[in-house]
Amino acid sequence: MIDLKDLRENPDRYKAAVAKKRVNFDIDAFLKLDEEVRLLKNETETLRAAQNAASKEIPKLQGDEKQAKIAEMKQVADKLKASSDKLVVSEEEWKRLRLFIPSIPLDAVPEGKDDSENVEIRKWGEIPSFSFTPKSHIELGNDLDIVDIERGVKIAGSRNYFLKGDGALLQHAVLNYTRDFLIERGFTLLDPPHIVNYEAMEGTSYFPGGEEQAYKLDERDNKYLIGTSEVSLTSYHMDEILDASELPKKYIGYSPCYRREAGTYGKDTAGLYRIHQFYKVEQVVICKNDPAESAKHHAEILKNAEDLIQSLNIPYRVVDVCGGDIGMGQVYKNDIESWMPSRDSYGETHSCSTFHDFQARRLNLRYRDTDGNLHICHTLNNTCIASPRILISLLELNQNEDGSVNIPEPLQSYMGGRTRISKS
RNA sequence: GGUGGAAUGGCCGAGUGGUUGAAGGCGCUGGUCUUGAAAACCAGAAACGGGGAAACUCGUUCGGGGGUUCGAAUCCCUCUUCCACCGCCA
Repeated sequence: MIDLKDLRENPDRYKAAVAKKRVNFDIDAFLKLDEEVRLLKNETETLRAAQNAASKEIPKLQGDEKQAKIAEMKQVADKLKASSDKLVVSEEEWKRLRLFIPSIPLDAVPEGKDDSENVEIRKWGEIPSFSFTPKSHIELGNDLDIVDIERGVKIAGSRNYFLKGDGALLQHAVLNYTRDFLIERGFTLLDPPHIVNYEAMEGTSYFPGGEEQAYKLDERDNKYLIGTSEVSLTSYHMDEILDASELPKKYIGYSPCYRREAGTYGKDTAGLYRIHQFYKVEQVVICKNDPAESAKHHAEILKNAEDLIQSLNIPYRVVDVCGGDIGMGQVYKNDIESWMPSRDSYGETHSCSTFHDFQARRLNLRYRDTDGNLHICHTLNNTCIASPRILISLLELNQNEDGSVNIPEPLQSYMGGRTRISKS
């Protein structure tokens, strides 16, 4: 959610944001409604002030005088009811609409309509060339009997899978390695709820708007499966007032993630790329309300992810996500795309977002500064590893001509010291 | 699932229809005292929104929503959450 005062003072900046993010929102119409709501509010409040004054006066009055005043106030109460009924209707729409006003992207966010116009800002690693015909992760998974997509689909429908034996072990190796990597860098591990209420989804700005992508429990529970532990971690301090001295808060979420992938029929149907359920080790930072501070942490969590995939020797590139591809709430976003030989291209594996106060304002997440004043926090998040998508790169890049796969050095201790996966 | 109890400010907690935005305590800020700190004492301070250049002013908020009333933290309905006990289950 944005600061409405800022919107009233700088409507043009928000119109520019709407244009840059390719969002469908009429700023002028909203401002008109905003004006209307404030007029109604004024009217209601004036009547209520009269009522409050009378309710101090009435107990002091006696007899006829008292009865006359009560009769008079009965009229006022009726007027107030009519006025506040009108206000409630307008205000409801006002509250609904303001959740759709996008934040203002930083100047660094490039113009562009969709992910095809994201801008590469750096590259790391050598794209490998194989002296033999490399297999895809699907073939490797089948041949080594470590990925079973067919049976996953049989029991759970499309975009589901089993990891089996060394495949499952490799996944937990890379996740646990990442977990320890971040703990080493001062993050606090949280094992979060995977099922959350509407407030957490709205507070992190997935709702309203993203309902189609989230699995919802049935009506009697009215809860949602998280698509990322960002939801749980960023909401962790919802409605709290933190002390400035506690900031920044740096958390790691280690959780499964569930996504409906509605509207992606026919896209990335093969293999482990686009699936309904995966694990993610996620970084979340809550910091002071200062763009420079946010920028510093953005660089830090981006670097953590880059350092990690460098340690796994996966070639990647970093892109500036363009206006049309960035979310409604984010003010700046980088994706890291890892090299995937079978796709003969980079595939998105990480997403690093700065929100400034957009989420924190919705979550009512504040801190008290040393001067005693309250401020709304800033929030950020970045993937550190998401699996099994990263297994595409890991399996395909480390394959040998004989069909075996080398286990990257940092993961070996997480797999009992073994150095390769081969057919048993 | 059943029965009972509860939800008040940063925290704890008093408050059962009118001057209660709310006693008291803790914590916080400033001051006195002290070489400094602690203790003690004095003083200050809720959040959110509207109007205003400002001083200031108006409104809202006692878990959420609805109702009764001229007037609700207080009475009624409803939902949510928490606690206790019982039942069931991992």
